[in-house]
Amino acid sequence: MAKVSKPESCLSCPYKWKYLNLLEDKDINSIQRSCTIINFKKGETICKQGTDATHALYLAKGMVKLYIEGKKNLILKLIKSGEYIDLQTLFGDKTYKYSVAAMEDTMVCMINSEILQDLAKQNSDYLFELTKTISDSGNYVYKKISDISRKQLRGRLADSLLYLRNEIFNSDEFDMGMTRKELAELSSMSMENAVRILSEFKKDKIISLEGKRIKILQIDILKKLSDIG
Amino acid sequence: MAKVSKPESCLSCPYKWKYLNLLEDKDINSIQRSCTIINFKKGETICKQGTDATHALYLAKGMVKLYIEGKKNLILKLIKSGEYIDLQTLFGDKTYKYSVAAMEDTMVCMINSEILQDLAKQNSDYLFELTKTISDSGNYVYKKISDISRKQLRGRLADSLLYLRNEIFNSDEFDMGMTRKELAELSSMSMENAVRILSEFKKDKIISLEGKRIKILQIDILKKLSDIG
DNA sequence: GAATATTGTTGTTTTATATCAATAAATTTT
DNA sequence: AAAATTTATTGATATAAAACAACAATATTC
Repeated sequence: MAKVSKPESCLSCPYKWKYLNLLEDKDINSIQRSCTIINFKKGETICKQGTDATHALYLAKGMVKLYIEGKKNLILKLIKSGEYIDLQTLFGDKTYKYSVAAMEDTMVCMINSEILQDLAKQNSDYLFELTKTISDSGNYVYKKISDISRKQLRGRLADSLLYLRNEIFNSDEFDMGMTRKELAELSSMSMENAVRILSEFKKDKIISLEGKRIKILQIDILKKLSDIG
Repeated sequence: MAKVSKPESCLSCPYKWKYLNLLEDKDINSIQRSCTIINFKKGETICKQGTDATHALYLAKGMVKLYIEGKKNLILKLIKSGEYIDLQTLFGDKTYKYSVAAMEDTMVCMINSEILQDLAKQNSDYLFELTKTISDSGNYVYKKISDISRKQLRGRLADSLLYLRNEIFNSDEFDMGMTRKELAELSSMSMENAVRILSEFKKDKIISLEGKRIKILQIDILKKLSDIG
């Protein structure tokens, strides 16, 4: 199970949020006292759809997937270290609309929601940055819903590959770090079709593919596929 | 075209936002000075996907649809009077991810974005409520993306009817105030299928239907259809 | 109020995509 | 390292939903 500990110093933490310094030192210390560090192993659930949020979850190290559960899962996005995992559940209606699970070994800081919100209310520069974060996250979902509801298989898989390249790995070549099933869940399609289209892209020399290792050979074609949908 | 005027008194406005009073009177006056009232006729575009947001749009009177444009439109939600139309574009990356158009004659208050944000920064109770609004709007989209990507036609149309009943008209009987095409766009399906399923629901006595007038006869069945997807 | 345009309706056909099935490959567990 | 489980692959089949078509009913414009 997940291993629990307390932070030594949030002020000098190498993983701290880029806007944490908008708070005064005493407030950062107050966050530190409230903070619990939890280490999750790959595959472990960090938060569960339907439960209530009591803590802000800050992803210090690792990578997680945020997904909606149902008969089939829908992965909405991956989250990399240095970002808050949720926020909008804290400020909104408190019940998680999704689950979050670790894609690799992951270190999460849990900060009591009330303490964070009190501090935010007292420091509007900090709150302002939190609000910007929440807003951008909402804007991302608008794009996602538009892509998913309108594009067909090839366009959606191209979207996923471009997403991995541009937002997650920042490189033409990467280990996608997820199973075909998860890639399918990210692209809202069946696993069989994800496999099929992946092979098709490989055959057409748009990507090279070996196991989970992907190299994007013709990004312009992927972009075109994404555009025509 | 849309008719433009200035507000007489935001402080005593019967349509004002329920949290406006969190601001001090001088700040409300400052909003008033920056505010322009615009009256849109049914069908007119209030904001256009792809353009940049320069003003907060507050919907004082009327009803609008917020939709993503593409080969086919996707209506994400309807917005009733007493709510901000966007916000998250203002606090996020500024470019509208969607368009908004009037479903009926509508009165919108445009407030300069910088003025609103400056006031918000100086009054964190107000900013806090704005943040809550943005968060809930994001949470709504999570539900929408989940419904749209997983349910099939009947479930999605049931969702739309329940949405109109529960969130918009608060009554079992209502004039849906939109064309079949728009109902289809709200449900992410073709117009033909929206018509077909509507007739099916009518035949099965789940709803009564005459033109745009709908009466929900068996809400439990709609809920069930929504649940099983 | 006639003419035109838009919206609604129903049946048929086509297409995209999921599901099923059978087998192969890769992991994980023993 | 063998056994068991999960993941990946490919082909065949079934199904949901879109597109097409032809016509009816409303709106809108002249």
